[in-house]
Amino acid sequence: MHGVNVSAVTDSLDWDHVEPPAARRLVQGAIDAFAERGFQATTTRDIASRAGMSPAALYVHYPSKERLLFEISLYGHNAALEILRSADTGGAPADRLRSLVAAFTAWHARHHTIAHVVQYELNALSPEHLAEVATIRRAISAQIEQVLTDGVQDGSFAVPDLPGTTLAVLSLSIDVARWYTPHRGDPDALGKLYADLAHRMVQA
Amino acid sequence: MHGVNVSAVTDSLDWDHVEPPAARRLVQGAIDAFAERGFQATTTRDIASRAGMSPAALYVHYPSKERLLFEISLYGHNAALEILRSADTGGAPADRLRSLVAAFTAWHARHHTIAHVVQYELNALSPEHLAEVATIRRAISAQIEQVLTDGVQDGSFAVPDLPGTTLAVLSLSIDVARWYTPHRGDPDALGKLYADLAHRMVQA
DNA sequence: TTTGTGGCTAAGCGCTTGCTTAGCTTCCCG
DNA sequence: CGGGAAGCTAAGCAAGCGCTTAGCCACAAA
Repeated sequence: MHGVNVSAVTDSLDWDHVEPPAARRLVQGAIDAFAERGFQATTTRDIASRAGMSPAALYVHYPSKERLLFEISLYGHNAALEILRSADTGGAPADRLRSLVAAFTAWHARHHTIAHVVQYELNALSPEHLAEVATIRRAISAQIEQVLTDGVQDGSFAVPDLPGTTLAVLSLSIDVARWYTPHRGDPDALGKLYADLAHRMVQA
Repeated sequence: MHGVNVSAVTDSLDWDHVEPPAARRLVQGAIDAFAERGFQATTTRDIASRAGMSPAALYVHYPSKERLLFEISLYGHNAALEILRSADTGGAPADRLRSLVAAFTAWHARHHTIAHVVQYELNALSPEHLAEVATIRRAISAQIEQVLTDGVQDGSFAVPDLPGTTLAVLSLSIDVARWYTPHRGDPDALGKLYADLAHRMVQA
């Protein structure tokens, strides 16, 4: 709060690719507002005032409120997928699963404002935008499922219901975005706990 | 669908205590609408038309749209707590945990429309109504925590982080309300799977 | 028959919504 | 110095919002 260009709520996910700076301020204001009140309850006047400008200025940078949400949702989904992919460093399935779950969970805690928008504002997207985001979601799910499959194949995991268990593991991490607040503790510690729980769910 | 008084979406949770029938139709219409679009995106005209009446008629039975949500949320929370309590039949902690998780999970699947409203429309409640509902939520959480505590005490469970694990177990079931649709399979089968996963998360 | 009450509708009020228009300023490039 | 683009604001428009008002009708009690 010392004049640094960081909003009160938005976390440190970098939006450097958003230009010009005024557009970036809009994105950050929108994330805070969407996470706080939900898309439908957020007004364009609210977003604009968080970015320090008049309501009309929003439309210089984005053609609609929905488009602003889409931009946020798309980038957020890509960031989440990227986190998962870079956490999959190879090795034994057990180690890979722990690494994936730890990273995915910690991401949802650390970036819980964006994660909240990503996970809970899907049905405010237009059908076309939802479809685009859904392909990323399938890739996220596939990343987890692959590790479980590998673990079953080499005998280190026992998973009677593969799709159901995949969904459960994802579910555990995703739900963090619903309840997490900073006073709930360190994101990395939570990641380790959840990695442990997920591993125990599947180990042979 | 043979003229029986059941809406297209609302599940079989009985709202017999809501009188007169017109008020019950409003509640069922509101549940469907809130679950489908969210509280903020739902109009009183939409709710009223689902109940087959004019917008003004809603205010004969409820003083505001928020009050309608509160009535639904309160009853839904109580129903969820009741499910948990009646599933806690005693015996070994492992059996109790499995029974609780199976029942709680199956409830969220079977009644996923109401569950969605219960779990994801909390911040549309007034502060006073939210506080009232929060006490029920604490009771739900305490019910799970007690079983875990008992299991740790008799040595059948190994739980390094009790509050974190309690939250995780609850989280798993609650998140079902986010993604479940009837084509995802039988609620009871899902309950069994989740009981299994939860048990493996904590067993010594 | 009168009176009152519960349940409803047509109409509409005051306000807010997402978004548009018209026009202003600033700055870059020739 | 001239001109156009980029970025912004004040004002406002049409539509839709939650909710209210006034009054109608069916029916039960007196």
